[in-house]
Amino acid sequence: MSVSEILDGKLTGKEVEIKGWLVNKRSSGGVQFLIIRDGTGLIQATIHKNEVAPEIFEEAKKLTQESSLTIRGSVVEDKRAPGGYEVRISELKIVHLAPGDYPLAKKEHGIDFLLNHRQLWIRSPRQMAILRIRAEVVKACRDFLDDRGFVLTDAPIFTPSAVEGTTTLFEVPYFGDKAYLTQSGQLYVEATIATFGKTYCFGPTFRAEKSKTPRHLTEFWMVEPEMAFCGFEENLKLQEEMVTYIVKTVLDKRCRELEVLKRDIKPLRKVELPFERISYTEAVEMLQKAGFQIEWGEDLGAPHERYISLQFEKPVFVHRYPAKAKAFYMQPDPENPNVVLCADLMAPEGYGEIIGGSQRIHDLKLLEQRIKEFGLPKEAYEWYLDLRRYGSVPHSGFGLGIERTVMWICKLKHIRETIPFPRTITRVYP
RNA sequence: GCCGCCGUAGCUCAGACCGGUAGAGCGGCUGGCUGUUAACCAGUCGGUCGUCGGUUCAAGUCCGACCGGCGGCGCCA
Repeated sequence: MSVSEILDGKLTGKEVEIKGWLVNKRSSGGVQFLIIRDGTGLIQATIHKNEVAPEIFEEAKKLTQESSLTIRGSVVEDKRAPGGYEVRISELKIVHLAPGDYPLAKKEHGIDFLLNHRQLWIRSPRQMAILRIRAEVVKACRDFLDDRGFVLTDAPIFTPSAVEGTTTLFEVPYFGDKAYLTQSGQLYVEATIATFGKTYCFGPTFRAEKSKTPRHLTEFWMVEPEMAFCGFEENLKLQEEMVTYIVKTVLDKRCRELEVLKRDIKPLRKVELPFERISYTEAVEMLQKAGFQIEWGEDLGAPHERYISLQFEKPVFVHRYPAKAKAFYMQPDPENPNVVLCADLMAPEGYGEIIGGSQRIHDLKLLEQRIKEFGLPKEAYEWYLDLRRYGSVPHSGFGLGIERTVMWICKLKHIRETIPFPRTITRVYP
């Protein structure tokens, strides 16, 4: 029996047993009000002095915030109770009596304090809601891809070299040698598509960049689908279908959590196919008209992304960036070799990039040339070049940042709340 | 890496401009209250003012360095 079933009205009038933690206790002398969390929701439980054995009433008096307990009682509908339902306690057992110095007060805290107590902070209703939505987003990604015949082929965390250069990687000792924490599983799913056709990896990725912004973590999760015999347009189509599916799933299954977050869901309801599309060149013109100092050839910065994102009600693809601003493996546009067949998907409401994707170079000679142009060590990429030697095919893929997606769907001001234990440039504890 | 802001009670902050030995609310604890909604009421405990150095008769307050954190930019998902 769970609190969520009580709140859904399924157990009204029934006897229930709830196992959980004491969120808060109020008393009016003869009546004690216990707010209990069981992992599925919060419920008020009441104890009346003249309705229970004196020792139960006294036991309840001892309860401190976050003590764990088991209660039995009957469920009644009562407008005075938060959530509209409450449990009238007949039996109560303290599982563990916490000391009366729970660090998190019921009032406000600073972010530094909260992050230092993340292990307790995640018990709060708001954090519960965010983490539940995160779990739903992850499940939606996997269901979507699994249902379309993608095979999960996870990429290694320890890697011998960078995907796009070595400066941003965490270096770790590896039995007298050096290894790096992965920055992306993309190169590896480019290999597994020759095994299964359509594959994806899903796992943590690491960036040692000293990015100090509300949208960066040093450790974050990406889902990276890759498709053989797939061109640029087909790739975009999969992306917009997947993002639409994710948003619809969360709206469908996690509306209670969105309510806890006071998330206005009207903008989310507008996420429908097809998404908007503008070229990089059009984006630059749009920005210049709006007064931004930007020249063709420069990559888009955070204020640029924010502006573009705010011009559309739906997610928008910005495609065909200058080749020099993007990664070495991206396929040049046959109609204009100065740009590559890539697209970043900008979430609306000012959130900016949540997906980066592209068609990959499948021609061996061109790829070798690009590795040279980018000053990358060819030896490290020999295995990757093999994929162009033995049965190379046009192929495309993308990476969707889980935390950025959750941040947008929950409309959060900072990405650090989207993951149970965030790792940022200033924080590896707890 | 760059620019800006902040470190005072367990927490959130005031006191700093104008130097004279520290205050509130919340939390904790004790007591009261038979329907509370971050309950309320009364009482009570609680501080080497981030660290080091300097100026001064006197520094939480002025000056310098350092440490820690936050916000924005850059880089990126």
